[in-house]
Amino acid sequence: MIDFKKIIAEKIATKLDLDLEEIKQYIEIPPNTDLGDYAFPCFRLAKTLKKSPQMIAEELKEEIQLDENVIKVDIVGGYLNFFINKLKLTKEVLEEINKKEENYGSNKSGENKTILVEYSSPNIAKPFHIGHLRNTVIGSSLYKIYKFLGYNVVGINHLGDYGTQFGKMIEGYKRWEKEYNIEENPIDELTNIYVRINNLCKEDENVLELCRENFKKLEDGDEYCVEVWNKLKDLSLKEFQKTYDLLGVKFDSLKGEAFYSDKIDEIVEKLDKKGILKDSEGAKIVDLEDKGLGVCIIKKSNGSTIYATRDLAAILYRARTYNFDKCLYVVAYEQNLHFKQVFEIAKFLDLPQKCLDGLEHVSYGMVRLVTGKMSTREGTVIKVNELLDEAIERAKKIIEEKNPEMENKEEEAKKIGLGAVIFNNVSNTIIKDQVFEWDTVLNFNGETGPYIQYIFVRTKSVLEKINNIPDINNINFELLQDKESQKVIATLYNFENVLMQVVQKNEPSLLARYLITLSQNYSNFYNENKIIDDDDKDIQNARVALTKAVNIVLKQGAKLLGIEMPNKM
RNA sequence: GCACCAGUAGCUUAGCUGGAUAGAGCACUCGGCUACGAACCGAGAGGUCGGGGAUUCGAAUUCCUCCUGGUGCACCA
Repeated sequence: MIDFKKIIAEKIATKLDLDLEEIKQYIEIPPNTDLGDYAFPCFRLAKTLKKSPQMIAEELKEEIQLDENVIKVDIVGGYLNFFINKLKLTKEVLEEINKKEENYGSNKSGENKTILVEYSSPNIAKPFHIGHLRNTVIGSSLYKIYKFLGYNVVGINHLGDYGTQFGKMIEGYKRWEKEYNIEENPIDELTNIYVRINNLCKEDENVLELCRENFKKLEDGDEYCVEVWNKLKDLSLKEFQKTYDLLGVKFDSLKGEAFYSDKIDEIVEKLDKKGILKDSEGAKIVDLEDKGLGVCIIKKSNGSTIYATRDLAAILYRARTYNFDKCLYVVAYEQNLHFKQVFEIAKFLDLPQKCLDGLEHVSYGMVRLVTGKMSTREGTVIKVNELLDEAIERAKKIIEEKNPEMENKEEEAKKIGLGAVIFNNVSNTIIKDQVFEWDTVLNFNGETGPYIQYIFVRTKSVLEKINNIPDINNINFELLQDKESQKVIATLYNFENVLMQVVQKNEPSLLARYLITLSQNYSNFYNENKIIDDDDKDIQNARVALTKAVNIVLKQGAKLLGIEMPNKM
């Protein structure tokens, strides 16, 4: 599609001794459209050119030729303001959306690039709580957006299916299996066992040692331990899958930590050969003190592996298997140091440089309760299925109030309830902590998922009232030059740009914000303009075309966040 | 103690790699369903952008320092 920013940058570039890209970066969008559509601030040139910003602006203005794209140039206090041809913009945007439909905004920028996205990664035999939900929603939307931009994406659920905690689970299972109804209610009952064995470990150091031994035995292939572990894993995965199905979340790989347990010898050898492995208190470590990263344990004193080692093995395996350009780890910021250490040590694994450069920790803020941090052991977690059920229930209740005659109430309530929860998880900058409050998550008014859905349903409703959508070639774009229409057009035009920023920053909240803005803009348009108009078919056609475009972009944008649009609400 | 992250309206927040009058939503007050859906829209009130320095034409944004909160710092993941 036409790139007005570039066109303007080119016009300026010919007059200045500056790089085109540099100028493009300087160009900004004025705070309100009365001032112009794009602006070039001349202040920063004042020093080098030894002229006042006003003078520079005036001289530039003299030189700039107006054409079919740029129709007016204005000077306001050191800014050179450009007015673009809105008619052309309107035509370009609406024709493009009409042509590409749900692929509008997609591009080939990721072509021939492979990107791995590791996300969700819950711990087996523990409840899937709202912290994992945030992770899952963020990761899943990044997954979808990268794909939309042409990347070859591999979604990895790096299951927490290994480690001393399983030594503990096995110990608890061995002792009290018969006291719990595991088959019927696996996660809850296993959690009870986990809490109980943890308490016992606290009281009795010997039990803790037994648990560590169990894990060592599990790694060494002990029959009983492996059998119990497999059972825990199967039961948990079945439970998790229900949640993933409900959320529409998919993975290409379910290789958890355990998968890498037999691949750590090579890591240890490599590190040893590079001479960076040290013995310390019986354990094998890499000392990263000189980089300010402390020390990283590679092998515990009892010979069993640890988190970091398995992550290193995973990097090596993934580099070989996928030769990735990027590997994103969607993991909470608690593990910032861990990833810094692992990425540092990965430099000694003889990986291709591009893989090394592509390692990136997408760090997000923690979900906490008003009372503080959640804890499985203390039973203070909020489980995802409880939250989702409650959200759907709440949506159903509202439907009963507002629209009792509606069809497929169950289905629509599900989309709305889930839409609210999902949106809530991606609407803010991901690094910020989130305090969980039921009333906030289950709020359906204002800047929420249901708001976007509501505006979408409105567009849908308009389009259904019109029997046939007008041919784009018969639209008179002159009829969409009012302020409200133009705001919608400008926002639609920005869609692809927003998606590019999302992947550049790994920040899906930008898309969430965008959809709110688009909805608000359309809402203003809707309130100011009569769309269906039997007396003026030209106006109707133009406004319907705009409505159709908003309908497409809202639906696709929401889909990229993992939110489905209801038909009615 | 050291390191990293965050601090914007009563609450939740946006602010695009320094730019024009700091934008929203919730809650509050007032107004709007005989145009296409009121889960909506409009208006009002609410800000010394944590404090203090510095850099410069210009700082919520960059740097320094202090304060507050969070997180991490060896056999958990």
